[in-house]
Amino acid sequence: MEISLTEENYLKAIFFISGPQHNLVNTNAIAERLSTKAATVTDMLRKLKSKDLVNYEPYKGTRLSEEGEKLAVGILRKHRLWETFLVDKLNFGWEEVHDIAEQLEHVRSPKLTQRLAAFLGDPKFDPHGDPIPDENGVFPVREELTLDKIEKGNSVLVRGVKDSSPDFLNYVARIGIKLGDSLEVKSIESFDKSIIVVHQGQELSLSAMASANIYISRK
Amino acid sequence: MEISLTEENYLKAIFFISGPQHNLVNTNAIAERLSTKAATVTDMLRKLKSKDLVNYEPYKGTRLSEEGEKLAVGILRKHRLWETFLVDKLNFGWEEVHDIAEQLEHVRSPKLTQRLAAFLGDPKFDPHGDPIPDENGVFPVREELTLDKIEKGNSVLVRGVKDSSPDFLNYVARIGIKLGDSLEVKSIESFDKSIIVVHQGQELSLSAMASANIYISRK
DNA sequence: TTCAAAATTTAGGCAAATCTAAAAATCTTT
DNA sequence: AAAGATTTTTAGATTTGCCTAAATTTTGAA
Repeated sequence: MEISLTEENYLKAIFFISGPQHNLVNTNAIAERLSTKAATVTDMLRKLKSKDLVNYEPYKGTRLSEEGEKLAVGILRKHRLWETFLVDKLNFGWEEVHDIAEQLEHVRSPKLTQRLAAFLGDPKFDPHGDPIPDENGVFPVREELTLDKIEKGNSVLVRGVKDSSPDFLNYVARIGIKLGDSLEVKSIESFDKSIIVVHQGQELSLSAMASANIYISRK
Repeated sequence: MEISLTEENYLKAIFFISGPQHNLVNTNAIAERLSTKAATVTDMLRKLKSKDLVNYEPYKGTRLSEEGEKLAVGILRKHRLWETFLVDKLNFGWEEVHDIAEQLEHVRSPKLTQRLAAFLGDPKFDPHGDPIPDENGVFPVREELTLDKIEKGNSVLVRGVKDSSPDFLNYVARIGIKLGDSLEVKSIESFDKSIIVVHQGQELSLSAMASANIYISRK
């Protein structure tokens, strides 16, 4: 069965909105994520239902079918592999790769995906620290430890970001923090939980919100 | 101005049919190359003309405008860079990369193209030996010497193929000849101009047609 | 619980890219 | 140069993805 590029984007959107608990997804939420109109989404949901890629009940909501989820995860795998390629091999910054990967993720060739993964060393996490599902759609697990959980005086390694919005990625890139960087928690402000960390010899101040969105591991 | 993926494919088709002399191109020739119908091509030519990408006169023929040619060459550059990536980095055979590159060539990101080229060492020729235009659309020149021009007893290096049809690429791949391989012309049959070459210690017989389609350089 | 607000679907259209069938223009052949 | 063959365009539809406006269903607040 042929899946159009547009259909792929709908599946991906539903996958993300649905979240890890596979919640029912609202028509409006899909419309907003894809910057389109609710009426358009309704049309597409009927089509996806006819292809058995979603379970959609008018006025109730939408969920991916098993097949739909498999496709969505496959696209996600390609997206994250390409992001890894762009950062690791072509030296892009992790904040600039999303839009390019959005295009590359639609290239269809199972062999290409497999070879690309091998070329990259079968990475488990992408440059944002997000997990890359394997060829069977299985996600690697990761300790979800964030910087705000660390006590004063400890040193950690940056493993990823929880919030991968352009705003946050740009912020993190601007202050110079990269995957694998070492941070030492110098002090924690008890008033607002903001922290001072030492990064490459420089002291940086991070808000509680920022530190709660940086995944780290103890070293 | 927005150029659709379909429009890009038309520009590319016209570029190839037009050839190095920029000949006028027939509507039917485009239809055949793109496996579509003449009526469809007429519609598209009117659209491309309205965007000033072609000079099209009803019943007369079509030629790319300067702008149209620039776009076509840009796509060709991306195609050949991706083919090089697939062969050099992902270890694909040169006969299997065309369809994948056909998808990758449409990814839009000047920075990606530039970085990819740099990553590959700014190659001048792709795995089939075809020239890769630079960022300004300038093609590298190459001595167009083919294997059938070589006298008995000489050794040469394989530089590319003149005919890059799947049939020929598969044939060449099957007998094991790759870019950069060394060949020694052992004998030339005066009856049909077929030749015997030594390739990696093995003797191979090549028809006149085959040898006329293999680009080589003397060593 | 009732009724207005919010969410969703239906109805009717549009543009892009395609098709078939028929008409028109051009070319070729005697 | 006229007729027939070939090429190309026009006319009229179809499908996909999208839109606005109106109708319908659901939700939530008084």
